[in-house]
Amino acid sequence: MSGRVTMRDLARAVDRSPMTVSRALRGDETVSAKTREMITKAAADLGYVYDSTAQAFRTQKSGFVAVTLPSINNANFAETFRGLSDGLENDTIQLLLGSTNYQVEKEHELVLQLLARKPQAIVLTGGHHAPQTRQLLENARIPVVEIWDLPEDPLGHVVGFSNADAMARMVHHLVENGRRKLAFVGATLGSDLRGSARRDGVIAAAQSLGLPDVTLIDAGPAPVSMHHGAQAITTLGEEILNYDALVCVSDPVAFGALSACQRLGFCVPEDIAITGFGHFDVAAVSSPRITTVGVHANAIGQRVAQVLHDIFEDKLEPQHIDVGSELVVGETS
Amino acid sequence: MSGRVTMRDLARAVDRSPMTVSRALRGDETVSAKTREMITKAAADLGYVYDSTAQAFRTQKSGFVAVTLPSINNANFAETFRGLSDGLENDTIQLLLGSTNYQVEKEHELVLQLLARKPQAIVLTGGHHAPQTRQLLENARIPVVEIWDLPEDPLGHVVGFSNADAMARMVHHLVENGRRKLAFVGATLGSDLRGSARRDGVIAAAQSLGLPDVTLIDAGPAPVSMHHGAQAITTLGEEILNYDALVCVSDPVAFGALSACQRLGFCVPEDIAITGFGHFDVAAVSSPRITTVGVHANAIGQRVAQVLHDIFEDKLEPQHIDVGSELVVGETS
DNA sequence: ACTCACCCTGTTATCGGTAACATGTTATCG
DNA sequence: CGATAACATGTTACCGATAACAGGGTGAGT
Repeated sequence: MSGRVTMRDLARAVDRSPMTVSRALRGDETVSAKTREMITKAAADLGYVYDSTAQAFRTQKSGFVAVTLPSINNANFAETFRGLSDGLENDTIQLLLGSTNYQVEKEHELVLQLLARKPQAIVLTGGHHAPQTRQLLENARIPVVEIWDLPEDPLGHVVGFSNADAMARMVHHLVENGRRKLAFVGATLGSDLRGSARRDGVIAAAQSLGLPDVTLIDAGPAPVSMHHGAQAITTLGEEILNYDALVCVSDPVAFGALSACQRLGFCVPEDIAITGFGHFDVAAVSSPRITTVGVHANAIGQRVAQVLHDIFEDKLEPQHIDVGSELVVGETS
Repeated sequence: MSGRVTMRDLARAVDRSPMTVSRALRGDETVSAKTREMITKAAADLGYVYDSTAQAFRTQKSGFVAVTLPSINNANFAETFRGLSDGLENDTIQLLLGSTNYQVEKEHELVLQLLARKPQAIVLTGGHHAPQTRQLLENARIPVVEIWDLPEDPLGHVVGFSNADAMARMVHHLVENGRRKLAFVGATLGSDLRGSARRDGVIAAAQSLGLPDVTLIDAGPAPVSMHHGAQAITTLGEEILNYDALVCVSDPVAFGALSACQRLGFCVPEDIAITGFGHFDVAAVSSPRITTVGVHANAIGQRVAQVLHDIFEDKLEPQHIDVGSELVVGETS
C-alpha cells in the first residue's frame, strides 16, 4: 500500500461498496448496524482519514462562510467577527477571513479570492462596493450579508445601523450643551466610505440646526489611528480653539486628539469638547472619559450568525436588521 | 447559461482546450501571449471564478495555512496576522484563522477543527499546548510554526522572542532609575501562559538584582483589558504607593493603571512608575507616553511567511528565529 | 529537402467522494 | 400465497481542474 487510505479500501476490507461506506461514515440510518460497526472498526484499523476536500468538491458545499473586514486590527470589527464565530460554533462552518484595508480595489481582489473557495455565504463589512464587485457577487448566487451600514441598495441581507443617525444624535447632544462651532476629524476625503457617512451625518445635522459650516480636519488616509488624530491636532495648535467641539470619526482618533490637547495645555471639555465613535475601551478608560457612540459590534456578529443559520435551514427573505446605536456621554462634552 | 462558468466554457469561448485555459490562468509561460490575453478577457466577460476546491482536490493540496491566535481583538496579534497575510499574498495561500481565547482546551478543539481542512502548515501562537494537542500535531505530519515565544521543546519551527529577557531589561531599566519596590500587574495565575513568562521574567530579574519580593496584582482572568488594569489599581487605591513601579503585563493594562492613577491624583512617574508591554498605539499616544517593550509583531508574521514560503519550495530544517524585542522608554519611568 | 529542436496546444485519465437511480432481499398483509 | 412495502446495498456517472504524455507546426542548420 503506497498512497493514502480511501473509502474504496474500507469497502474492500468489509466487502461492501464504497457507497455503503460513505453512507455509514455520514451516519446514514439505512445502513445496518452491523455493517456500520464493521466499517467504523476498519476505519480505525486502517487509519482512514475522511477527505473533506473531496466531499466539498463533489457536493459543491464548502462549509465555508467568507467574511471581509476593513481591518482586523480594530477592536470593533474583531468583536463582530467573534460574535459571528461564536454564533456559528455548532454549524460546522469555518469562517474565511480577509481584510480590505479600507480599499475598494482590494475588496474586489479579496472577494474574488474568497469566492474561489466557494463559500456558502459571504459577509461584507460596509455597503459600498465597486460595480464589478457587485456583479461578481450577483453572479455567485450565494447569500450576501452587508454589515455595519444600512446601504440604500443592498445586495441581500443587512445587519447594521445608521452612521448618519448616530452622528445626528451626537450633534444634537453637543448643541444642547452649548457647542456651535464644530470641526470633524476624519480620514482624507474618499478614503473611508463608512467614515464619509459619519461626516455627512454631522454636516447634515449641523445644517438642519443652523450651525456654522462644519470644518473638516484631514487626519490622513484610512485607517486613521490614534497617532493621526494626535498629529492633526498638534499641527493645528492654537487654531483648534476656533472650534468648540471636535467630532472625531472614531474613538482612537478622539483619544489622539484628547491627548494632543492635553499636551498643548487645553482643557477638555472646558476649552473644547471632543467626541468619538465606537465605544472602544480607550474611550471608557481614558481620563477624562470620551463621549462616544456605542455600536453593539458583538451583537452584529451574532445577528449575522442567526441570519446565516436560518438561511442554511430554509432560505428566507432578505433580512434588513437595524441593531441601532446609542449615545454614550462621557466627560469630554 | 445555467450553472456556473467553468474552464470548459472559457475554452469553448476562445477555441482552445481546457488544459490551455488552466495553464494560462496559472501563468504558465508556455501559453502564447495572445492566447493568454484572450483567456483573461473571456474570464472577465463571462464572470468566471476559479474553483480552488477542485484544484485542491485534484492536486491534493488544500492551499490553506491554519493560524491560531489567543485573540484577534489584539492589535499585536492582528498585526502579526497581517504581516503573515501580506507576506503570503502571492503564494495563493488562504489563511484559516481561529482564536483560542487564551484557553488550552479551546486550542485543542480549534486545532482539531483546523486540521480537518488539511492545511499545508499550521501556525500556533504560543509554545504551551496540551499533550493531546501535541500528539495531534505530530500525527498530522505537516509543518508546525510556533510564534510569540521561544518554547523549550518546539514542535517544529519557531519565530518569536524571549518574554523573560524583555522583562529582565525592563527591570534593569527601572532599577537604573532608582526603583526597587516592584509590583507586577497581570492575569490571574495560570490563565495566561505568555503572561506567566513575563511575570517569571520580572521575578527572576528582581531576585538577581537583590530587590525586595515582587508583589503580584491580579487584574482578573486573561485576556486582561484596560478596564481590568484600571479596576485593579482603583481597588487598591493608596496602597499602590507602597510600590515605586507597576510593571504591567501589557500596554492596555498599563494604560488602565495610568488612567486610574491620574484619577486617584497620583503623579506618574513622580509618585510611581508604570510600564507596559507590546508597544501598542495607546502607549505612544497617551500623555504621558508609556515605557514599554517593542515586539515587532508585524515582523514575526513576515518571518513566518518567509519560513512557510521556503518550506513550500523545498523542505528545510526546523528554523529557530528570535526576532528580539526592545525597550521603548517613554515618560512613565 | 531533411532533420532536429522548440514552441504551443491537445488528449486522456484521474483525484475521492456522493446524488440519483437501480436492484435484490426480507417482512407484512389481505 | 402472491402482492407490496420496507429495508439494505450496489451501479453509474459525474463534480472541475490538472499531471503526464502526445502531438502538429514553424524555423534554423546542414
